[in-house]
Amino acid sequence: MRGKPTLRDVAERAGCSITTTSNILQGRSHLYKEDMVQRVLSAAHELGYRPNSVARSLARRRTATIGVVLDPQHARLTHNVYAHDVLDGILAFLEPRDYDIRLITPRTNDPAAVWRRIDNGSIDGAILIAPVMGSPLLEWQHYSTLPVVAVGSTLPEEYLLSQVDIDNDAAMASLTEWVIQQGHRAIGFIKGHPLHWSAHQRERAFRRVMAQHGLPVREEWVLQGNYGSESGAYAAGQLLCQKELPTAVICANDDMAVGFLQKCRELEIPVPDAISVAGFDDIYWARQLGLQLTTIQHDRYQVGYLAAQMLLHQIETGESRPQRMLLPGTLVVRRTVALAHALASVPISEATILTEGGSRL
Amino acid sequence: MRGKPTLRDVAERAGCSITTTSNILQGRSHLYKEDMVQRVLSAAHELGYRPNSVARSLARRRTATIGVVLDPQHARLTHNVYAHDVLDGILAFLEPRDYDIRLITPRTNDPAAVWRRIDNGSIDGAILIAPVMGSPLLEWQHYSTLPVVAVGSTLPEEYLLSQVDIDNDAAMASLTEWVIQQGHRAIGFIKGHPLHWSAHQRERAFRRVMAQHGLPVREEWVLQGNYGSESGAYAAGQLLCQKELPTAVICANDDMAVGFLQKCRELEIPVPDAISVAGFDDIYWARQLGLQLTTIQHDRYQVGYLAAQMLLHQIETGESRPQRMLLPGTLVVRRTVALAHALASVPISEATILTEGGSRL
DNA sequence: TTGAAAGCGCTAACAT
DNA sequence: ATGTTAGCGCTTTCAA
Repeated sequence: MRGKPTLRDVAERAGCSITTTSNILQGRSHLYKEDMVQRVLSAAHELGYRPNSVARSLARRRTATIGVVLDPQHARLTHNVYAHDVLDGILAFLEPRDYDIRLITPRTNDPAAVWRRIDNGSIDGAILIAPVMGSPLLEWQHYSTLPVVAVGSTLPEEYLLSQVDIDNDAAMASLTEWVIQQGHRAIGFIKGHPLHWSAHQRERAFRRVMAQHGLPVREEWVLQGNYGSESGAYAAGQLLCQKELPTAVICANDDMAVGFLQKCRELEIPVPDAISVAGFDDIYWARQLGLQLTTIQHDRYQVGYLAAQMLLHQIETGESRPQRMLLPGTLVVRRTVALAHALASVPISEATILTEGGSRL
Repeated sequence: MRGKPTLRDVAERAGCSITTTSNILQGRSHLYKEDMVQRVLSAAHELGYRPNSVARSLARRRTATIGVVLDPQHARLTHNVYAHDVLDGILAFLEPRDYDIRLITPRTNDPAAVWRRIDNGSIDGAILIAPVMGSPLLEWQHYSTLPVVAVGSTLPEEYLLSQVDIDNDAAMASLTEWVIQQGHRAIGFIKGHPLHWSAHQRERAFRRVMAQHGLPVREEWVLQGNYGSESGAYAAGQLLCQKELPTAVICANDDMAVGFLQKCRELEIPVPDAISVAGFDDIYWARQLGLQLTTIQHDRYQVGYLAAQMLLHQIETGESRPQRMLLPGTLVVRRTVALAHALASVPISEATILTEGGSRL
């Protein structure tokens, strides 16, 4: 016996067949006499035997591995705060169930190449992290029969993909409601990355609520961002030099809100005294830096956790109808949104509101 | 043929042997007649054949997968900024070489369980992300013969592990030199997490340079932190209520420096006018928030990239002597460290210094 | 209570 | 230029 010990080595040492060894090592020891069980167990222990998972996967036709696929668009994890939290949730669910994770980051748009990396027998299912519009990953059903769950992108039904995401629409609606309720009538908006579904959903909710309140959306106050904080700063630059200014600005995410605030500070425009600013996501660093940003908090960890759970359910039951699960966001009122002159008498929507400190409104 | 097409299905359709099919599909088509090659290629294409990587791994005895192992201590990726950058570098190197990544997060300290997850034939080698003191991973050589590279922890030689890390000692030394050169004599220090090697190395360098300049280190100004920003804020609270204060404080990382600055703002202690603060790491969010933190910048992406390269080299050549690679850090002078009363005439060390904007001093 | 045998899908000597 | 054959290490009927 050279190299790593195999099942056969253990069997030889225990003086029994490979089948017996395999069965006992898999926990089916009730089939065997105590003596046999002991011999096998100690032989395995003495040799330091560890089952080869590749061989096992081949024989069992399942790998106990799930793929986490990052869209080529944001394959760089670094600035993708979203992915970290989700990944943590996924890991938390999978680890105790003895599933492993394979990180897959296709850097090409060639479907053949993409799918030979993904659906090649090495995973039992996949979680797609925030696939963007036009992503080859959205054609999943066309190329693969593997179970799959998309997170971070609420996709149109026709993609037939299972999804877990936060309810961007409801959350942005409640944020907008709140801002309006603070008396703001002139409200600007910084849009997210145009290839992200969430960017459109958040913008749409903003516009809808504005319309519901009979408030006009002035297009010169709606600026394009890309979810990066630099783009928030840039948009602030564009906005704040206009002759007429809104009294409040909603940014489609916190990153951009941070950039916006930063620019305000540079320009010495006090927030919220001169202008109110709201974000969306409640990112760690904005909290950490004491920005006191009014925003929407949502549980990305939970998104990952539930996605993993949904995926494993599909894998284990063979259930394949696409499901969609939307988690609610929570408005967190801090200090970057102030009352405007007159308080409007708009009823607040049904969303939960949290003031910093935990008390419920 | 039911299920996914296999090599055998392709062979049948092309009317040739499995070997021929395998060879051609692996690119050894020069061995065959053009006609044969075409038949195989089109058969494969028509069937939508994709090689099963599990079977391939078993036969080849290599998996083209490397494990990225997160120490149980910081298995939560979320707040581990370090891991993201490194992971990006690893991905960048591996992806074009057709290696995949398996994320492994052992949540137990039981060696048997840990190693049956890691060294079970599913990876060709591993990268350990910042293993902490006492981590079971450090016993690597004792349990596994797989090639391995540790990053983010400069370990004592006796662990016999290949390593890529930044040169904590030199970088902290140059930062300390700089602070002293600004005229500071009374300097405090916020220590990093006691289980991290880097925390000790950074502290040691600080103390050494202080000693070299004949400056006393006052222990009531040396506070324990844990690399988290909250711990920086806490330490600031402890420090700033003392009767005598240092004129400058060096934090063992930026996260803590951010917390420290935050606390200073709360207490309305102006930085750097009342006290100077320096960090270490040059994290994205500190930059993004316009904190103007004087710090050490270093290239974590590059650490990951080089670690992957080193690992692949070991895998491919069988070279197994442990190597250590230390990357230099760069002092970035921003605005949180001001001149103290009298300028000392201390010569600056050989480290590179960068003033914001890119000009070299 | 135990074992023989037939794969899982692919690779790689070694023929021919 | 192409095919035969013997695995890789394990699981799993099925038989004894």
